[in-house]
Amino acid sequence: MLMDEPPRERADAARNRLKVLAAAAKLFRDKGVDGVSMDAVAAAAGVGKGTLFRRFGDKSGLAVALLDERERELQAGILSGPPPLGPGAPAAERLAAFTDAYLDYVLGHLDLVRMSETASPGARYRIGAYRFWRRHVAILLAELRPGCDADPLAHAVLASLAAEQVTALVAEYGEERARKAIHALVPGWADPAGSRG
Amino acid sequence: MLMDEPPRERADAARNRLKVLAAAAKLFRDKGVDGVSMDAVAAAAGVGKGTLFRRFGDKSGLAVALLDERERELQAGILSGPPPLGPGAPAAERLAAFTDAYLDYVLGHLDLVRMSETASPGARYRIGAYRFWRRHVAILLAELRPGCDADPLAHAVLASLAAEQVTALVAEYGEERARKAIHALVPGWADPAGSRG
DNA sequence: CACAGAAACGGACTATAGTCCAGTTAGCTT
DNA sequence: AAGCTAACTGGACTATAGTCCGTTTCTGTG
Repeated sequence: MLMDEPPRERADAARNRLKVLAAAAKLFRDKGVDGVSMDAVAAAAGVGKGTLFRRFGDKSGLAVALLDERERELQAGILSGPPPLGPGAPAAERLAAFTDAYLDYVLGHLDLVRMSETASPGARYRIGAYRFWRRHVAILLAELRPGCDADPLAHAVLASLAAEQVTALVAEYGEERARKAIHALVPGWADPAGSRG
Repeated sequence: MLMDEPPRERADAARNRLKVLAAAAKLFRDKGVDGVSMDAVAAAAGVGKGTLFRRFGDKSGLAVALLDERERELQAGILSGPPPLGPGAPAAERLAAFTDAYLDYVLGHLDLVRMSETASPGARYRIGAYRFWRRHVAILLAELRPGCDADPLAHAVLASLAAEQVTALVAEYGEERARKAIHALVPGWADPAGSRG
């Protein structure tokens, strides 16, 4: 018997959800994430503002919904993909691979990720996916540096991967140097002498 | 001969600047930074909104003006105070001391610093003082890890000290563990085996 | 002191995120 | 199939950041 089964989404709600996501994706593509207001999204989707906000909570929720698929891909790669991103490789290599893959993800959707992280104060840390990244990094750190306080440390490590941070870094130094710097910091910190264990 | 001498501030402008700063400081103290609108500041100071924005640019500019004195103290300590914060100590110790002192500064004015950094996108990196902290850290990193790309690296290192980041860390783990985690990351990265030459 | 030009003033105005609630509709129940 | 209820809808409403520009005030000059 299925208890607590979440009530199925109503047909009109599903229809509107898809209309909103399609309209938002198109508008963001055409005018850039920063040039599109929530009113514009609602109008283009042909729904009211109330519907838009009821469904996605706020601007950051809309961004998260649009990023959902890409996030899942990355999560799947971490949980069950081939090493070194997936299980099987030494922790140091997995951390480096995660940093790489996460940077690919952020740089591939910079404006959208930034919106998802900055639309409201502290939004970044409340996104479900953030918990996932943090947990993954914490597990790797605990393995690399036994005895360290891995959870808050993972938080601090992830700071350099925040979209706002990456945006500034890339704008000033270009993608190449930005990637290298973050790489030197994150996996370099956890395993300063290279894989030796 | 003095060229380009900036025109002296007009008397009415100076008067209003002081009125605004006093009113803003009092309001922020009484109601918290997040509970005060720019309209409220203007009304309490007895000036128009136009005056407020002309003078301070935006909310983050107002925060910066209020933090100015504390920032200068920290900068003075770095440039000419006693070691290890000031010149004279080894780079590793100076970096640790800077991290400590900067955390004192941020934690002492958390809401105000956060507002100065997040009022507009990328505000943090445009603040004059940020350039100073980054340059200081870059110089120390270059000394500790010769050959590294110190400027972007300093950027990435400072990410863990962003007010938004510190706020989340402290809220979840408390000040003690948050401080230790950041300490483990920043100076620990630059000098993983302790000061050894 | 009177004047003129520059600088500052201030409040009405715009744009936008997010809330609210009266009306509508889907989908279960009988 | 009819009715009931909970969920959904949408647009008017609020709050707030930031802009604009006609008016006022300052300050240097004759």
